[in-house]
Amino acid sequence: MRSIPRTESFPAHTPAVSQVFTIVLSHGPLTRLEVARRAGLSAAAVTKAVRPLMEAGYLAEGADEDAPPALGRPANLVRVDGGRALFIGVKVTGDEIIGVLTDLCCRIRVARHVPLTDHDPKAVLASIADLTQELRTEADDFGVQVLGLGLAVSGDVDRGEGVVRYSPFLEWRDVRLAELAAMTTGLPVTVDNDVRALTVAEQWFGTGAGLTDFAVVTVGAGIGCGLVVHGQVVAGAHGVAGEIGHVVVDPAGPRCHCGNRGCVEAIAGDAAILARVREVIGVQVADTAEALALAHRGDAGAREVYARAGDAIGRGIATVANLLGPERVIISGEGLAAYDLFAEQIRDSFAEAAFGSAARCDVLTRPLPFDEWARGAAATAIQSFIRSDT
Amino acid sequence: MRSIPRTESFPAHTPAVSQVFTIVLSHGPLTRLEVARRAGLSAAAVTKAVRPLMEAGYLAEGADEDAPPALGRPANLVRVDGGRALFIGVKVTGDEIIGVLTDLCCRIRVARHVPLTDHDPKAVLASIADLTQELRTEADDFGVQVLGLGLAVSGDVDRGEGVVRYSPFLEWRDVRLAELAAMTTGLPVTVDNDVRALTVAEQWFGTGAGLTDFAVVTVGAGIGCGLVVHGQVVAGAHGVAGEIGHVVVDPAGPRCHCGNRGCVEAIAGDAAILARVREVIGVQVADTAEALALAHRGDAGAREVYARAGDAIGRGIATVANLLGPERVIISGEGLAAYDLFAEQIRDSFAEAAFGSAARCDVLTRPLPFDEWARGAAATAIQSFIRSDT
DNA sequence: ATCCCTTCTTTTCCGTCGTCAATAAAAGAA
DNA sequence: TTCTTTTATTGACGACGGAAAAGAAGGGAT
Repeated sequence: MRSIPRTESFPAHTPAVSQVFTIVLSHGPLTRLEVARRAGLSAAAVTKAVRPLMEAGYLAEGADEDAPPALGRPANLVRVDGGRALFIGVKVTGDEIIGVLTDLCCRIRVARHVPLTDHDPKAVLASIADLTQELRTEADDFGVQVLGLGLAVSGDVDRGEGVVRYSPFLEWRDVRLAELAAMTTGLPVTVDNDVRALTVAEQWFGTGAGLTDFAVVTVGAGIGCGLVVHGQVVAGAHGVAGEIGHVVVDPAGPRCHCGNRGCVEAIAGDAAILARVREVIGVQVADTAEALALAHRGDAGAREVYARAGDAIGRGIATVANLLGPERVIISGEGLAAYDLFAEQIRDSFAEAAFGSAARCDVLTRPLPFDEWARGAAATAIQSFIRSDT
Repeated sequence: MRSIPRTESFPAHTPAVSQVFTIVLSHGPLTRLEVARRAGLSAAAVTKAVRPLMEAGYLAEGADEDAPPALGRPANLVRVDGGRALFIGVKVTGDEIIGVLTDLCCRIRVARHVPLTDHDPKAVLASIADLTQELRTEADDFGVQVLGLGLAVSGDVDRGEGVVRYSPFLEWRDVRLAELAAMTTGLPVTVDNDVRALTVAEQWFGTGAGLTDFAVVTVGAGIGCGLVVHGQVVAGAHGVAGEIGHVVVDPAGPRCHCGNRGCVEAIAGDAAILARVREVIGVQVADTAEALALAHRGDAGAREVYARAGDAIGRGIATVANLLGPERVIISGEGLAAYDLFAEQIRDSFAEAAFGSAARCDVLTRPLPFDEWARGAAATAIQSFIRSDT
């Protein structure tokens, strides 16, 4: 990721500084002593680590808020000054580009999306550049600089090299996206797989904060999965990991575009559900929304299809739990609109197929706003920024 | 693991020392410069790290052997002096206890096994103590001290606490095995799950050396799986991980003792294969060996059963590969006696069910001598010893 | 033979990081 | 006011690892 651009860089002089900042970032305002405890450092080290970060404006002394009057010297909370820096996250899908402007705490300030018609890398790059420029103009209104750009693309992405190895939706192969985007925008660019980006957001700013082992499962057009093991996002030796969508749960099931039968995605993906509803009810069902409406109206056939999808997802999650024993599984994705239809079946099938203590893993759902994917991209940019000096 | 015993401890004063020793341990004799390169340290740091280890006798200057006469000062190879210390590894199964005496390089010096009749913790402990004592006597013949005892037990084991949470074969629940064994033997004791122990052996002394992401799959009475992700063995948040045996590959398959249908183990476990062969051929098939012989003799029915087992294993491995994208999968276990019957089917099914680049993962087999399980236990003891001072 | 060249190893010096222990600060309680 | 309690800071100190230069141990060239 030899980023040519010369922007401000993070004063992460030492490992302790990075560690302290990361802890404050993901665990809200904390006293220095508490930070020391969590980081396994001495209080002195925290004081020393905090100073340069406060001088640079990244950390601030927090308001005591509703401090229950305790004995002894009152604690001075340390928190991240979110407004200190802005980042842009962009998610590229087959038919649109979603961009968000976030602050250092990954809170969304502005969100935009533009349709995408041409999949040629040059055209996509131009769209990204336009959207980025637009968001940077917005940033100027806050009077704060944008310090990084994150791009999330589905498919096989090498984050370290900033290369999209293969993206089926865009029909890209070996596109050096980070380099190209850095050239046109002049920003440091991070490129990552979309599900992994979402997982990073969850790990640093969401429900996965503080956990060393968890999984994020996304339900929508495809079924994806991001994994965090030993506190790090799993990328796979060949750049592919978390392909829960192509775990086979029923060898007698419907054929999947990957060539196999009964993949989770071939049963619970949007297209699969729609196809199956049509098969059961008739071709007059126009789209996913209509299928959903049918099921909500109580149509037995449609409900059955959704239940089967829930079963497949539940089994898929159980497989992840059996293999990795995560602390938590976070289910998310656009498909959650139909969550009330899946929910029970997911839980039942998970409980049934999970082995022993693996079933103790806690499964929760998080609705996914449409711009959350882009926020994930921003999270990777923030991550890269913080680590840039390491 | 508050180990009461007072034995010699490893001089791992600094992280660099540990790292250097680990590298030399698993990558054979190396020049100091090569070690520096692999560890990301300076040559000076390696020299400094090596000195105390050589003074303590753990490292030695290696013979140049077949040094191809190169330019410049000839290299001084550094290697681990295996004979410097001995370790004992014990694997406890339902019906016997296998013990090995290994050196610091985890090479087996002596192997013993004794039958086990009584599953009561006290009785098992007594057997372990006897076997340990016997092996320590052997160790005296070498004039070297035994510095640690590793115990491998199947089931849910908490290595950190040294507790066997639940072992189905032994019918144990929450047995504080490390503590008990330390008391009776006076040695530092490490207790771990058997498959994880085998994985540690593979990671440090076997085909997994140097890899940061790989899986070990054991085929036998049960189907197990040890995972290494980000260079660490996966233990799971609740102590359970790698349960590939209970991944469902065919919901219409035979019922498994875990309550589900079509688990890998319910199709490819020894008992499952035997049951199925009987079903196909007749009850006169006495045991696994006979089933195997039948298949080897070319009986179509038996061969079919083995092929189906291979298919289940291949699909299971593909699931692991899809989720984690390991660099390599090592197939091992007693069941490998039948490997020629599985092999093709495993590979075919794996290739078919693996998604995208996940299929690039290299699948290899390693025959598993009967005392390899105990060697795994010894490996965990060595690991604990080396980290004891960290 | 002698000198040079190459490569591996060691030494010496030095900067940095984080801990320790002592001290300061900021309250409430006596 | 003074004491107690808890949090934060300071400064001395020690340890670790890097940089650079010197040393060591050959082979090859003249």
